[in-house]
Amino acid sequence: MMYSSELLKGTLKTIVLKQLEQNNRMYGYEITQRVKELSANRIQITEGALYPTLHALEAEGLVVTENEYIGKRLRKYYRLSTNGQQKTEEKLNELAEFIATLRILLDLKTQPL
Amino acid sequence: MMYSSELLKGTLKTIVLKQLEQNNRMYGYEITQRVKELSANRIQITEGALYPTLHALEAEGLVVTENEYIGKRLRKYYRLSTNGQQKTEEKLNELAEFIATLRILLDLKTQPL
DNA sequence: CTCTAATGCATAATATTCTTATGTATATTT
DNA sequence: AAATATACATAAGAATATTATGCATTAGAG
Repeated sequence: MMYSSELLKGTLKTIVLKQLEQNNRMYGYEITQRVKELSANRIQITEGALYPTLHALEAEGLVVTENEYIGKRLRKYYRLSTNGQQKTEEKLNELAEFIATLRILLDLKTQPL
Repeated sequence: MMYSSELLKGTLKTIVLKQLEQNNRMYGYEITQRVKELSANRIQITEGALYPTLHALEAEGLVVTENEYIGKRLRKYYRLSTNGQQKTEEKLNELAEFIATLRILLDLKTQPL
């Protein structure tokens, strides 16, 4: 499949990047809760999917981290790097195009906002 | 992730089912060409993805096959079974809902038809 | 007329990415 | 006091795609 190949397999990375774009900095658990809420409980990001994804984003240089202790409990905050901001736009555009293509292929009706 | 889990990973099965719904019967190579055409060359289904998918659909009882020779060359036609027709509707609805959720999560603009 | 590209099927090795399970620990609510 | 929620992390396994390979026929270009 085209579309840079990872599109079909995972929208997770794009979802995470978008959340970071909208919220400046977030920690992992917060992302899972936010996405769950915004999706009306329809998307529950599992920890086994989220943390490896965040680590990958960090390894790619798309996010930077800051550790903070809340009491004795660690929180690891993630924030978009400059590269990450650019990449986020690219991935959003790519996904939007893919969805538009899917709509044609699957003959889906346009959703009213 | 929710949404019956395979949604995020693969829209391929749904795309194939939809094509079969619209065209009564099709053979593998035909599906790849149709999808390529409908997607303006943006989705090129690879053979390594398509054939295992078709075989899986057959094993699940969602499609039935007919072999035909065109000259000396075999064509294997696929057609939706009754179960397949029902499943196609289910998967289309599921994907449409998922896309709607994605639009909210990613703050995508509605596309004009 | 010959060679290349297109048609048509198929499978195996590999990569990616998800789920599920497991582990550890602190904080809050019942 | 016990259960639930918060918060991180990794490993085993499943699912599904890419890439590579294989075989054979047909159409088209040079």
